[in-house]
Amino acid sequence: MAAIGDVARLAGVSKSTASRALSGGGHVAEETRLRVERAAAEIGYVVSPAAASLVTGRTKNIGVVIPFVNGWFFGEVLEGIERALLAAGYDLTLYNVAGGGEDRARVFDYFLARRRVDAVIAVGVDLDAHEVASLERREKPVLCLGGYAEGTPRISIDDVAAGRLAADHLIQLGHTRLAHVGGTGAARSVRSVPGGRRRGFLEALSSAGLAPGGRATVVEAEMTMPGGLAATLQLLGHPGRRPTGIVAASDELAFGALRAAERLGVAVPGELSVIGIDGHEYAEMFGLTTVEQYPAEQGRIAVDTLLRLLAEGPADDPLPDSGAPLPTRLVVRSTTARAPR
Amino acid sequence: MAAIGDVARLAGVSKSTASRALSGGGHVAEETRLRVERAAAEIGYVVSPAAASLVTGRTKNIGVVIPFVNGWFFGEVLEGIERALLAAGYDLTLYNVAGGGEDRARVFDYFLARRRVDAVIAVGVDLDAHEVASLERREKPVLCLGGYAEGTPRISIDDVAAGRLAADHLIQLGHTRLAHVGGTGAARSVRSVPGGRRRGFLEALSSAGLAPGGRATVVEAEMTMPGGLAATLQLLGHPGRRPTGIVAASDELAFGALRAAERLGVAVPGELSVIGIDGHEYAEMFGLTTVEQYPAEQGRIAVDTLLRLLAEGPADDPLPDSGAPLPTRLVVRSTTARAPR
DNA sequence: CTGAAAGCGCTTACAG
DNA sequence: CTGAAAGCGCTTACAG
Repeated sequence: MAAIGDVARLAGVSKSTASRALSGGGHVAEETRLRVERAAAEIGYVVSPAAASLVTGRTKNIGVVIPFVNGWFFGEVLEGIERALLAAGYDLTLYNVAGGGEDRARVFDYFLARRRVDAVIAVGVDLDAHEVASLERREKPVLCLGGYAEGTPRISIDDVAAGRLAADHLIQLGHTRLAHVGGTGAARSVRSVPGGRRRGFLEALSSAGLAPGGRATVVEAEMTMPGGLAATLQLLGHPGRRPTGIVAASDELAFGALRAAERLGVAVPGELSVIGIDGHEYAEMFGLTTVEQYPAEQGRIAVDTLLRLLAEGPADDPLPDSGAPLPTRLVVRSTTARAPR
Repeated sequence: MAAIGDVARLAGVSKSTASRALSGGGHVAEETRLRVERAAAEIGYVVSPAAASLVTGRTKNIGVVIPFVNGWFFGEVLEGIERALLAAGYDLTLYNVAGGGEDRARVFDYFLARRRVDAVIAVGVDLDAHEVASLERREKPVLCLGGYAEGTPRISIDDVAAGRLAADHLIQLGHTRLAHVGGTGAARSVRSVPGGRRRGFLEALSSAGLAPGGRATVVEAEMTMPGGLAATLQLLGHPGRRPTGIVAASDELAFGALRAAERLGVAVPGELSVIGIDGHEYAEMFGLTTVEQYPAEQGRIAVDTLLRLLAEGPADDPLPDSGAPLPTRLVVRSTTARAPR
């Protein structure tokens, strides 16, 4: 396969000049550059990333750690990241850490520990101290998108605010018997996506003087449509103490809740209002009122931030827009209405 | 960062021996190997893939070309591939070619043309002659999963058989007024997933003596739930000529069809039977009868096949199980029943 | 079983 | 603006 020496020979220059013309920043006469470029095109030369990164120390490759790729949010984020990376000439190497146990350890201790990636984006996973330390030792910047890791920059919507916004919407519609269908683990940690949304829900209730005790029910489910279905079936089981409004921690949970209502013959929004969080692509079809977020855009922002960080080195001002949560928007459709009297 | 020279020094051996102990196949005394391994662990040595692949010519990295990662089938396949690759010590570099235009050309002419991947798995994309040629020139094996590319091995279910199986199920239940909700492009090419399934549907009808002309309706839609909803709404629009059975080219289309029936007050399966193809994770929740396939498993098989191919080189018998379509299974649930009289 | 040496394909100071 | 040379971190014949 063609190497840079072949290009140089064909163009009648040295390898140094060929290299500079093709990629290096050094100055090359316009005419020379053209000659080299033509030679490269002629023999179909493409740089060897291995050789280049061996000397530059840069791989132009970003590792993405993600718990699953199935699931609307994760798929969208991944596509957003991929598009942005490709545009910047970077590769994306994917690491699935659904397993947790040994597989996960292997990703951090072996795959990510080598010099194959310049930096890491962790999507929806919480990294423990050991994992962060391992990456830091290798001088690999880490950016969290929707997950937490001590001491690393983080990009995310304000989950507490999103939960509050959803609950407030129902409260303003006059609902007083509210329930929350949250994601698994919501109770365990406020510093998690389901935990934050649940806390927002509870805060809104307190602010409105609706004691969470007797009047609000909080259940947990896997964040999928079947999860929402099962949990809501449970919730609507006792006709006497039925909530009139449900805040679901995700749109998929909300879809499941809608289906549960249908199955039990509970009219939406006549007898029951349902609101989700996400802005899932199917939300419109279901007529679901929801708090939208924009994961593909979030992925793009994560890439921009990380590449800037990589370019500047560990600057004094590592994250210009750090702290500012990502945008979110309440979209009212037909699953929420005034509380029934 | 620790290099192999450091390990060698600490273990009191040469770099050659250290290399052999850590990765090379050469014989190393058991005691020496232990000493080297301990030294490596002590200073946290991890091999530099760039340096290694520069000399071996192998990257231990596989490129996956995929049109989107959102969508149940694609997500499952990707997870299956990733798990299998990780287990084999390989990296997965992801290339999204949803765009088609310039972005797609860039993936094939630049990203995939470099020596960054050893081979390519194309998931659900058809490669044109130029793209295949470009990969071949770089000596990169290509494996197609659910897509087509001239002259490259292909792994897939038999889409025609799947379509036939689905239709036959309804025919055996006595249905004679059948409709097909297919994926976009089904009419254009039989050598495409939607095209194959549609052809299978039509074949089954012919075999049963149900002329596709007057009695069967065939519509196309984007292969999503909203797509299926819209197409089925259309299909059920004329109460007089309503089909009693719908074969959907995918489960998501079928979910949409179910929703359309619900909206129009058409009882399933009393007045209308619906069958899908896929085995989507939500199929059970919807009670959907479907022809299951197993994309995660397909991803694993793709990896196994490709790695074997890579190990053996372009052998005489490149694909032992080539031609044998991947497994499929009819799962009957509650959306199909005897045709109404 | 082990070591010295060459070389994979680049980029980058260093001179000129 | 251009070239000769060193070197990035490994692996692999080749000897011994």
